[in-house]
Amino acid sequence: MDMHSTETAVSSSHPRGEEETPWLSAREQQFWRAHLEVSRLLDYQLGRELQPHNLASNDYEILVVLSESPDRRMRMTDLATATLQSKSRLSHQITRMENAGLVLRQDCPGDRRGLYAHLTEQGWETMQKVAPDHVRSVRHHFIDRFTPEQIDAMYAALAPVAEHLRALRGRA
Amino acid sequence: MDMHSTETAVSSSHPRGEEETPWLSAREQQFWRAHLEVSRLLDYQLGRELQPHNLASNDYEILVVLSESPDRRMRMTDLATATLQSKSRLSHQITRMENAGLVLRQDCPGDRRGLYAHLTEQGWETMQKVAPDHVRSVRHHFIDRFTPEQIDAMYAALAPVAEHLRALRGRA
DNA sequence: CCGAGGTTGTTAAATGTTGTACAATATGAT
DNA sequence: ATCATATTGTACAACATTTAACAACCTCGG
Repeated sequence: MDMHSTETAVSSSHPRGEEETPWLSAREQQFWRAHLEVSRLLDYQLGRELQPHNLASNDYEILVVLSESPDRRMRMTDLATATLQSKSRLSHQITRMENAGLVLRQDCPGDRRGLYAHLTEQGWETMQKVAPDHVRSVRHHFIDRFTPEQIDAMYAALAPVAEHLRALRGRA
Repeated sequence: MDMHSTETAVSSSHPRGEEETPWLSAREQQFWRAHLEVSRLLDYQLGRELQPHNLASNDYEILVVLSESPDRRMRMTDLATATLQSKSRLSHQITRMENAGLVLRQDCPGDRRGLYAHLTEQGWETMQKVAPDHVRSVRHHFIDRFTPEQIDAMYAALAPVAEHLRALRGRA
């Protein structure tokens, strides 16, 4: 998914008499566009720096989630939810990663419909090999460009928004 | 795009003796994940609220860029750059939008290789119809959840990062 | 126990995206 | 002017994602 803006060209021509549209102020718009630009370019750059490891961002995300999961495995549906993918897409994705030897499908004891996606030893090793480079990327292109105060302030500002969006997602 | 994290599970097991990996501190990690989560869920939600208008985020972004462009048109390559898409992908995308009546391909006077993507009247009208709803979405899920001070502070923090990433992108 | 209705994960087909190669055209040094 | 080099947009093929349909399985009220 991607992007959005809030119309400079359009907002100038008001069909008057209708419910007023709350256009963004100059500052709001600057901020909004900066946020958008950083999100997108950062995704782009981090994905780029993952390529030498033969991993797409999607693959890496799966590895992260699984490696932090109990027993390094997770139910397909939960994994799909956690990574914001459709079940179908995840199914394909896991098939690919299975072929690459990073992950394994595992029957689910309690529920014979269910499957676990389980990180293989090779998947775990890949993780350990890739993660340090990735952290360095995140630092270099993002984290290290803020002061500790900025980080605290931005976290305080963002956390409630994340919560709001998570809640929305939940009951969608 | 997507993802990334900086490994809690992995960072605990150090193969000692190698160049130390600069893992994120707890605060840094919280912030990083909040940023990621907000970016992704916001994209998701805004895309969702664009669906009733029969537009994908990609389509909307093209409309925005074109509607703010002189003469409401732009060279294919410039549009591809502006929207962070490959030329190939943009070509397909414009074909689709052309079929939908939103956009038109137009010969380029000075350069017989070139083409403009030109917003049609219908494209412009679509823009005017959709933009107000989109702004409301952006406000409701993002902008209105910050104080003016937070907005100023975050813009000040993000702008240099955007510039850094833009520069990287430029010489890639 | 039965069956209606929900959930799980996969699949096929349609659609979208990426990477590479290409023809047409421009540009610039000589 | 001429040629080597670069740029523009498209086309094809390989790949990824979405959509809708599905079989297999759980759950729970009766």
